[in-house]
Amino acid sequence: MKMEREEKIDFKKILHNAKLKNTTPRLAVLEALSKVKHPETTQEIHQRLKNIDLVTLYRTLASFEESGLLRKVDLCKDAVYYEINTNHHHHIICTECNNIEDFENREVEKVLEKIAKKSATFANIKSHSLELFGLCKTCA
Amino acid sequence: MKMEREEKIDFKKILHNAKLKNTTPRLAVLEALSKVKHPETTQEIHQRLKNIDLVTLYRTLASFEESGLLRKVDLCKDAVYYEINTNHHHHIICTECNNIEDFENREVEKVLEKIAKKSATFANIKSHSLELFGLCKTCA
DNA sequence: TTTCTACTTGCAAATGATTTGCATTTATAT
DNA sequence: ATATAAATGCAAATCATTTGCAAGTAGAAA
Repeated sequence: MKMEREEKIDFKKILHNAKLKNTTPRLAVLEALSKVKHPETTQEIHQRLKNIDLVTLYRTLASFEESGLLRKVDLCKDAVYYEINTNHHHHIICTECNNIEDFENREVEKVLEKIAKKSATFANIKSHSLELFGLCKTCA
Repeated sequence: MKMEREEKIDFKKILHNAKLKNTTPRLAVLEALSKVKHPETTQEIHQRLKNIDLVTLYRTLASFEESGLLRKVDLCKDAVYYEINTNHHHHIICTECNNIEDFENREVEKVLEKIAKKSATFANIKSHSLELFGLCKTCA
């Protein structure tokens, strides 16, 4: 039996810790993205939170990214995706329906570290992006 | 002693094989991107090939991508990068100076294949994007 | 609790990249 | 040589994102 404890997240404290003022739009965005977990575009978020001014949303997402609450995800879609910046993971994306599956894999990370060390021209590798593309079982 | 045979590439034939008409702008773009090898943005290419109308360049790059001559590269830069679509490889990008190093790695590819097989919701994985970000030795 | 200040919001307008429409030109198959 | 479908190049439209600024608000300090 899995414990459901979603409602316990103290979003106000999260904002406070990030040194961000606790405002209505910020709370709404943070809460919304905490629920969906999957990466979403600015436009998608705006659809769901229509009462937030689009300009404010852009600024909110930018400040959230800067303070590490969100991370940008690059899904080769000519659109910027954001997702809650929790545990490090990657995605498999259906190119037909945009269905997204997350994955974590210790082995990949190890190999990437090795590659980083081998590089002739790079001193330190700080991050990486890794996304797989294909057709989900429904679309295939 | 390494054989230099760059000038032997028959760009006209490449265009012909791709069922694309052999025009001045197309030849120029194909030749330019074959020389640089590194991913470049539309704007960068336009800088170097100023006589080509920007609209034509957009259309050229789009048709080249569609026919597989170029591939899009996602470098988390709010700009679309294109590179010649030859051997499969990935990049290490300096977040300071945009210096780019290519790498190929059999081991990563194997691990990614394994991950693809394990997926519960995906039937076939067709491609992936993998880019490393860090500081090159000059910038570090 | 009130006040002060810096930060945030929301609108209008600017910007910048990319796309579309269309008349003209051009490559290639016949 | 010619016909035709495709490509070009300009102007203008579109779309996402950013900027400027006046008004509102959160949170710290009094």
